[in-house]
Amino acid sequence: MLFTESLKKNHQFRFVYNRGRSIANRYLVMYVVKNSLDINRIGYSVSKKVGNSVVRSRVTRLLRESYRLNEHMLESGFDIVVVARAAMKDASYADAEHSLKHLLKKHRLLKEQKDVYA
RNA sequence: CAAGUCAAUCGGACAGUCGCACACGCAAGUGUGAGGAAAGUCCGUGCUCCGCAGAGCAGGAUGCCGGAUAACGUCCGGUGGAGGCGACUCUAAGGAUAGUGCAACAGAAAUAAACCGCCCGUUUUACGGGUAAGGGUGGAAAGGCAGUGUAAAAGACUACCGGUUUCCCGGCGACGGGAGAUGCUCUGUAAACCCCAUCCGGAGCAAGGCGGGAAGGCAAUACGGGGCUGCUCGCUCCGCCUCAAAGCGCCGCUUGAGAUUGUCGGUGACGAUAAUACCAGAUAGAUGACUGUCUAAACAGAACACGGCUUACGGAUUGGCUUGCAUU
RNA sequence: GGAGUAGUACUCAAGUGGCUGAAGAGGCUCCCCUGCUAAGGGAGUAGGUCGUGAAAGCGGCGCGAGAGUUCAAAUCUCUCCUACUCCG
Repeated sequence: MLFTESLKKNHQFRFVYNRGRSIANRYLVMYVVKNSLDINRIGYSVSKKVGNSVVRSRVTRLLRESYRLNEHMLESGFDIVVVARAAMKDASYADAEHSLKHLLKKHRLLKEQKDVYA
């Protein structure tokens, strides 16, 4: 991770839920709020509705991998919470990455969006 | 070859690129990295705290015999019973003359017998007596069946089967076998209370321990509040509130009733011994993504550890045995 | 991770071995009240599913699921499933 830490505590998550803007698509819900740091902090939330522990663990890894491979084109200084919806349990990596990038773009977190889509 | 039965093993593989956690290392890097059920939390242990793990009552668990084990409700080997042609499988399987309770409906009657029937008698459309062979009810109706016998019947008598019991033999034992005796009036239920035998103190790693700041307010040595504890006894702990949030860091945490390979003992569960290596340890929680090839792939993810049980699971392989058919 | 509680008609629920397919309430239908409705009062029926039948009715299965004990199970025992609560 270049400039990203993870959200750890319950009060941090609740701060993002209360203050952040949310945008959703079929697979994910993304909450974003500005922090006063020069790094990003991201947390993943996968509830029991998505599936058993194997499925939840796989969903978390897919999201983490998608973020890792796309981190170089992101702005910094935000707290992000990504909530997986029930449809994620059948998703592939391509679905996860496409869905995550879609929401990042709608939140205008992509850096210099013109050279991203080359 | 077909059908069946029992047991064991595997639990995607290989290559490349990019990543994650831990250990070692100045660094580059190297090494290791989820399961047969990691699951359910149903049992049993270790470990930690409750003073020592205490006394009594209550409560709970187990329940054919012998063994294995740290222990078990588990496992192994047997016994009895049930099922199957068989290999084999299943079995909460102590006590119902220690006591108490319950047994609806039906039925004449449910632990106690005469409703119908049969036979005899009389004062003959009825009454009295005898009778459990027959009918019917019921889950269960007075050992079964055949004969003798009788007014009609009845273990009243006899043979066979079943039961109970005494002795002998075999076995550590459950129990088995044999010989004899006894005509046998004894319902079911203990996963109803209970009796007998054996065992169980409670809580759980969010156990528990260590470290760390300054300030303010209130109370005062006995009341009170807790803990072991469901009750009694007994023992034992404690100033409270605010900043302060079930907050932070570290330990517990992984070398173990362990693993692999071999030898020996044992029918077996298992035990003994030698050698070898160290083989997950996170703390919002690490094993993933992409590409290619291959018959395409299930159930499912460690959180203190271990022994079992139960439940879920696509498919593949191996071996033993049984029955049937064919061939030699 | 650990400890516990519950599951019965559409909903809330009583029933803890036998005449209980299951009390009761909401709900549903009809009547009264009102100009009409709501509220209120009174009466009543069926209760799920399968089979049969024109219907009434009759029979089987059904108290989260599956086994077991018992003559008999919503009730007792065991194993699973689902939902919920608690932990310093």
